[in-house]
Amino acid sequence: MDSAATPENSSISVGDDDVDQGSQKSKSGGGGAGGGDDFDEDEPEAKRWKIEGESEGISAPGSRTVREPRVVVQTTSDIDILDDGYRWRKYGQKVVKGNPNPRSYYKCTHPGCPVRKHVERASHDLRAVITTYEGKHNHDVPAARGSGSRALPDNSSNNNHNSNSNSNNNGTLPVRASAVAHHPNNNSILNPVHNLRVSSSEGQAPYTLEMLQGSGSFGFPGYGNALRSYMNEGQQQDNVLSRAKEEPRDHDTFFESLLF
DNA sequence: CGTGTTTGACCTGCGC
DNA sequence: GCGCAGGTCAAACACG
Repeated sequence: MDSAATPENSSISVGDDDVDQGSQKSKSGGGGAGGGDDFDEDEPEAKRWKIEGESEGISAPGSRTVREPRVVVQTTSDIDILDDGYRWRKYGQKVVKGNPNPRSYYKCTHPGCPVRKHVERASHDLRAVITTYEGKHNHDVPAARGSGSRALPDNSSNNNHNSNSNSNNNGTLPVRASAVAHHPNNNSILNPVHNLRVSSSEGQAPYTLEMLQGSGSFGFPGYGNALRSYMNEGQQQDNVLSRAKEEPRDHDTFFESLLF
C-alpha cells in the first residue's frame, strides 16, 4: 500500500445532476443498448433528485432544484473503496434492484460537509466499482490518519491554492484504489458533452481530470466515467448541454474546458 | 475511548 | 391509496 495504485480502469462522468431521469429511465433495460459488456445501468433514478436542496439552499425557485454537482466515477479494482483522501463514514447499505451487489452509502465525516458518495459494484463486472459523489467538499483534505494520503488542496472554495501539489503536479484529487492493479490500466475519460473518449494508458489518466477541477469548483476526485447508457442515447448530450445552460456559474467553464 | 461499520427500521417519492 | 424501491437514521457492535 504505498504508491498510488492507479485503478486498473477508471473513467468519470460528470453528469452533474439529473441525468435525464425522465426520458431514459426504464427504457434502457433492453440489454446493454449496444454497449456490450457494460454493466447494465437501467436504474431508474426517478426519485432521487427530487428534493434535496436543503443542505445549502441550492434550489432554483421555479424550476427543478439545481442540485449539487454529481460525479460518477467508475473504477476497476478489487476493492470497493477508493481512497481519495477524505474520510468517509458509512451510513447505510442497500441492495438495489437490478444489481445483486449492495450499494453502500458514505458521508464525509467532516462537520458541515454535505458530501456523500455511493459505492456499488457493477452487476456483471465484479471489478467495476461505480462511485457516485454528490456535493462539494467545503474543507481541506484531512490528514488522513492511517494511510499516508497527502493533503491535497481541494478546490472547493475555488481551487486555487493548489500550488502546493508536488507529487502529482496538479491539484487533482487522486482517487486511488488501494487495490492492486493487475490489468493494463486502461484509463479513459469519457466526455459526456462530446462523447469523446480521451484515453491515456500510461497510468496517469485520472489526473487529466485536473482540467475538470481546474476550472470548475468540483471538489471531488474527479474521474469520470460514463455509464454507457448515459452516452448511448445521444440525447444525453443535448441534455447535458441544456443543463449547462441552466447553471452557467461554475460548470460553465467546466464544460467549456471539456469542449476543448 | 474514539471512530467507523453493521444492520434493521423508518421515511419518502414514484408508478400503478 | 397501496406497494415498491431507494435513501437515511440510529442503536448496537467491532476495532485500534
